[in-house]
Amino acid sequence: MTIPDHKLIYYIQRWVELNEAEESLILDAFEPIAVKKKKDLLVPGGVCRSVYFITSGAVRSYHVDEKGVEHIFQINLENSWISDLESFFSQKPSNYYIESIEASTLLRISYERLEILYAEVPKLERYFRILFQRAYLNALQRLNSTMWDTAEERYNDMVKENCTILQRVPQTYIASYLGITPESLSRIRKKK
Amino acid sequence: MTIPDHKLIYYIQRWVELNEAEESLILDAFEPIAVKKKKDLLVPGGVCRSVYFITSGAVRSYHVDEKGVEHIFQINLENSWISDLESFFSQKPSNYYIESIEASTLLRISYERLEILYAEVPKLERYFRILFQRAYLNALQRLNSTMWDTAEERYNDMVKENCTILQRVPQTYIASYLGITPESLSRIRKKK
DNA sequence: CGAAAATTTGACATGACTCAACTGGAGTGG
DNA sequence: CCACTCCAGTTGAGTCATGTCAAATTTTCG
Repeated sequence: MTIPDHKLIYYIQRWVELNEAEESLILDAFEPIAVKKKKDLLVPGGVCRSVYFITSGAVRSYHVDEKGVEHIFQINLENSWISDLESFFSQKPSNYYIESIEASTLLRISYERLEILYAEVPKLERYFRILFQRAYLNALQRLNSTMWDTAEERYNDMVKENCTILQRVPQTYIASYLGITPESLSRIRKKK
Repeated sequence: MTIPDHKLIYYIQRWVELNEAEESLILDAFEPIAVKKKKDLLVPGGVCRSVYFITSGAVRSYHVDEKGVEHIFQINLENSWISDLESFFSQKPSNYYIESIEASTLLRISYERLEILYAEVPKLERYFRILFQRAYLNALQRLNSTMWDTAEERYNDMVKENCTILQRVPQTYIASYLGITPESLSRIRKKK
């Protein structure tokens, strides 16, 4: 097996095997873009036109409630996907922001192009089936721990996972992602 | 378009079109079973061998924590799917119970049989891709409201959805599903 | 009918929130 | 290179939603 020349292909190959023709069909369908720090890829009211694969950097999605408080939904680092799937698949206006936390490079694909790509490379249905399956399980995990664990336990779990997120994003973001206030997170950290 | 002779087919057709050959391949792959009320389809330590489509009845999945408290993960009524996907796809032991709440009829398919079926009817990859996509979005919704809404708001939302779940399952289950104690739910209900 | 289970009610405890003040480091401009 | 501002993070005091535990009541169903 040759080393795939592209991270995206590499990550897809984790779940489905691709021949060279399929690889290039996929690569052709994605458009590389680069964004600076703190740039919006999506703002509320806009339709989410793309799904993004993050090749480097960090991106968050969040929404702002009536009181003006940010609620962070996802914080994603390189080699993961980000989008507002609800808006993307319905092609209706989103309620979310998607914003780069760091300067980032991304691969994007539009709704129409993705449907064509599914037809060209049916294996991708399998890939995304598996991807969503895993994302779903992950969301259920997070739901479970939000419901039943204390804020402290959730933070400690995050520390244990040892994800570089903690070093790379402001504490306020982590707090929001965990569903607590920055003050609470600060107190939790002090305990240790 | 003829009326599909089977609920499962009908629900799959909502998302992908099937010809008659595909319909029968699918129907052949599933095994119908019937269970009485309060029967376990899965217990902790066991491997989840099947994915179930509920044709009638109601089923829940839950786990029991160290203190012996039940945490209900899902409550599903007819025309939906239930399983412990984590155990199912890894074929490793589960931590969950899956239990009928009412006498129910189900269609089940094993891991091995499902993989064969995917090969026989590739469109099913698309169907399950869409299904998981929706399940994922749904889980994120639930996560969001668990994090940011009060127990009262969450209960009211559930009432608004007007799902028959509320009439059909004990209040304790609803409370656990919402992530609160039965006492709290009782107090919330009194307010109205 | 009667036992067991589910629900309600009461009294009290607590984790996390709110709001406000304080601290310290990073960046800016004079 | 210092003073100034700004912002993230910390700390403190008081509040509130929800939890805990125990008892009372109602419902369910054999």
